[in-house]
Amino acid sequence: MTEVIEPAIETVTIDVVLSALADPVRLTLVRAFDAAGDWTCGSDVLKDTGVAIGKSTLSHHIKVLRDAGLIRTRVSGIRRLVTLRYDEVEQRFPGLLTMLREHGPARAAAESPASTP
Amino acid sequence: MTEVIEPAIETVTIDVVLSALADPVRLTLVRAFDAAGDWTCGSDVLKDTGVAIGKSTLSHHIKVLRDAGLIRTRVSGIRRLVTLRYDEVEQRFPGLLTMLREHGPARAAAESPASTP
DNA sequence: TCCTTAGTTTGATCTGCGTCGTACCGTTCG
DNA sequence: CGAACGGTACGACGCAGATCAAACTAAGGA
Repeated sequence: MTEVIEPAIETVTIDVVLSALADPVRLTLVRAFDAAGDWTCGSDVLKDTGVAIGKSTLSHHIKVLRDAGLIRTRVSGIRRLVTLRYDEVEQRFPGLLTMLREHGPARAAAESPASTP
Repeated sequence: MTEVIEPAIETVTIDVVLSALADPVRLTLVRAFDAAGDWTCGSDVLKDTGVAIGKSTLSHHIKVLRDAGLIRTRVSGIRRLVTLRYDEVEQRFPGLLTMLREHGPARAAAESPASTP
């Protein structure tokens, strides 16, 4: 058992997805899982982002994203691995995740940076 | 005078847009302005949607959408007309508004309805 | 078997924001 | 001019949700 439930992609509504993405921490999470590409441990993926939150808060956000149909969770021994449902989400909401990819973490400065220092 | 300020489309960030669209009333507003197509009076556009809010609340939502770069406001005599910045927004966030168009008002029921009673 | 580790659940707290009422501002018309 | 109308600005209120700490569950390893 211990299989983690998730909604079928056809039942996912745009309202729920937008609400899920409206939180800065969850937006960071989605980008991080996207960057990771493969199954990743949720508590590791925020390491480089500078976001520091309690583990129960992280668990809460993971659940919100999963219920919104954006990520998938798999049980692997003692830990849980997470991956972005990229293809499914893109199939249902074309351009959404691509958008997040291209418009990276909101930089306060300009739009056309010379490089990434 | 009385020209209404709005952000240049290049300065609009995805974070702000997502936050703006995360509210059900504002989502309804955007869909209604999209359906209207042309310059429309803000206080008229909700008439058919069943959404009933005070005029100060409407003014607040209009401002949030305008600050997010999604709509544009023009002064016309005694009233203010609003229009969706469709092309600009689609140019900057391809697929976003198309998404809202195709995934209409969240119906609680199934995905493939026989008709619209 | 017991301890450690990873994660969820629960309960409590607190801040953000959607809402409203009222006052205020600008435009039109009598 | 002054009244009526459309809309904004300003406080105030209340609720949803983000956060944390602590208790609980489950899997591995000594």
